[in-house]
Amino acid sequence: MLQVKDIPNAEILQKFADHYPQADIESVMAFLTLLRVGSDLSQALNLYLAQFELLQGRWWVLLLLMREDDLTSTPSVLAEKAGVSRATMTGLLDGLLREKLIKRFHGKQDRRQIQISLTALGQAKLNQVMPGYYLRVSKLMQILTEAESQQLMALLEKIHQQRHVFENQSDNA
Amino acid sequence: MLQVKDIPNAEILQKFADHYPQADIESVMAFLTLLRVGSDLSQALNLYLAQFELLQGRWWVLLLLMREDDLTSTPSVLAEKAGVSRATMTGLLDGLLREKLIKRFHGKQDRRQIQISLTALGQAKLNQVMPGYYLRVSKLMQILTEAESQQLMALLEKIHQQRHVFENQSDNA
DNA sequence: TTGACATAGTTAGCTGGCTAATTATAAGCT
DNA sequence: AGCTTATAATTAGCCAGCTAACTATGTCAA
Repeated sequence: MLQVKDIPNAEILQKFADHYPQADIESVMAFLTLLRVGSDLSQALNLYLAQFELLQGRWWVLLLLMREDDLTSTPSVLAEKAGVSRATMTGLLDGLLREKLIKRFHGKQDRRQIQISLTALGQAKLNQVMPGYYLRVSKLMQILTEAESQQLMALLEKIHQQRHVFENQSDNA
Repeated sequence: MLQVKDIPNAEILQKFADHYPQADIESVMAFLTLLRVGSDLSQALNLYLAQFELLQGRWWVLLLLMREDDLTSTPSVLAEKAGVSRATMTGLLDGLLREKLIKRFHGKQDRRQIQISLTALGQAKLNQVMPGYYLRVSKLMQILTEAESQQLMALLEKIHQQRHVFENQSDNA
């Protein structure tokens, strides 16, 4: 994803506003800030996980499995919960299987389905990663008071509910 | 990037808190919400750009070029401003060159450097894309009052300044 | 001046996203 | 039973990120 290291300053935005008078500089700044903070945090998380030879995609799959009472799920359910295509999930599971963090086997009922289970090694990997993860997230968010944290979430949710405005149609405004 | 479609609910977080007592559920929820909103907006932007056969990486390069008075820069400067490696920039420029949205030529001075310029076609592409982009960003942020918008940015900046906590060391806390 | 180091860009090979097509199996109709 | 349609997973091939290694060129100091 775009890293947006170099958010335009007011001068540059003004130049663009000359070309594109519909630009609302305040909105653009806030939007780009949100994208940048999100991508920077995501990258920071990736760097942390990389110490354990994990990346976000694979780590998230292990977490999804750990949520299950029997530590088991199927590729298509995992794909949906992780928000990736089934093809992508196939690739993630291949990698996890190579490292023996999961195992796959056929279920009894539907012979199209494959069952995916967290192995003891996979659980051990999570036990290595998670305490440091929680510690870092706590430290990160400690900069906000509880009230600020809840307000942030409320503001983010509001924007999130508006994301459909990017979904084409209605250029007529 | 991870899509985080399925943020854990309180029940699941409690289960994890049993395993990992250092977990601060409030912090984790806020952190994951931030990541999710960022990635969803990024994806929404990508979908909008895809209508014009652009993606964020290439679109951002065109914008960086348009900022320059002579519409010209070099691959390494563009890479730094876009926050990607020079290798990645080479690939992005290859794609833009294929579509004739930019042109490349050698400068006089340093024969290692290559100059990259926005072409008329590239400018025309931006003129297609930008009005709708600004319109959508405005609509997105209209959900917030001006005060809320500024508060959001302030909260995001605070968190952003704390992102170093993911940079390893200091597990001792 | 020439040897060492630095810098600009590319290439190769990896990861992890995607869509579209393919294979196998299941389910439902007639 | 046999068709059609739907679903589960994989494969192939694309894009865009990365690091490491390489080529070419520039810089600087002995």
